[in-house]
Amino acid sequence: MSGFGPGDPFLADCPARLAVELIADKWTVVVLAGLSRGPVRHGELIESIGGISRKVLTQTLRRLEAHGLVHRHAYAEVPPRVEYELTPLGATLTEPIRALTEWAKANGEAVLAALDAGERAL
Amino acid sequence: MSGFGPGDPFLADCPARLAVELIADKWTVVVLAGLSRGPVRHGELIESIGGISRKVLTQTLRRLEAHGLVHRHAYAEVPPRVEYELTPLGATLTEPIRALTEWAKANGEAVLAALDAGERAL
DNA sequence: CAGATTAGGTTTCCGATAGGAACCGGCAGG
DNA sequence: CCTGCCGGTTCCTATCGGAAACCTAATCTG
Repeated sequence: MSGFGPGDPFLADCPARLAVELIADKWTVVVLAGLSRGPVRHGELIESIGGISRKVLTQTLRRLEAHGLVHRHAYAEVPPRVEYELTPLGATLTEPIRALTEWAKANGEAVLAALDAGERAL
Repeated sequence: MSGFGPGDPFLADCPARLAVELIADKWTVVVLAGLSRGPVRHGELIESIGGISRKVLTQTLRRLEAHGLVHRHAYAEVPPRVEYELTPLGATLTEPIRALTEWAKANGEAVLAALDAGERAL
């Protein structure tokens, strides 16, 4: 029943907590998933993700860049072309994100079903 | 280099996306980690997590309850006693969260180092 | 018997953040 | 000349998170 090792790793003040808070927002995980297959352009991310605004995507990518997870390469062309790519550090996140993705694929329906059931009960 | 299977699971409109957005907020992952070892009281979570307000903890737990991941048991006592516990569905999340936790433990320092380096460069 | 204590929750207020939409820059093509 | 292109920024509003006070009701304390 104990999911984690002794001394529960991030129920305290530690780098792990900061790292979790870094990626635990509405879009970061999805953006990282979008980057996991190689360099992608800003517009491609907007399209493939669907629902994210340009502003928020830029913010998210800049934050990931500042934390060393993403590399930004802007070509000096017109119209502009900007490609984003996972750094080696960012690539290490692909595995945990895949675990999350697979959970979501397996249980997404069950979560929605529970939500519906709860709402009917009100 | 391709982290995910063909047809990138949640870069579209699907239950997986909803499931990810359900848990991808500032506190949900941490709260779930706090619940992963068995029934816990509201106050215990406040203490062990550290930094979360009562209001937000309540909101988070209620949302998880509505989605079928957490079960809430309120004892009719005074002073009140309320225990929260993962449902079987919620327990399936323990594994992906552990993967995330272990990534954070392993790479939290590196992320902070990159952040410092970036800020010095400005 | 009056008043403090307890634990979970709610309310109020304020600052931070997200989202939509419109706009910018600067060159290519109609 | 004017429009489209792409990434980014700005403006405004709606929502969210956080701090602190308040609520309930039985039990403890003086």
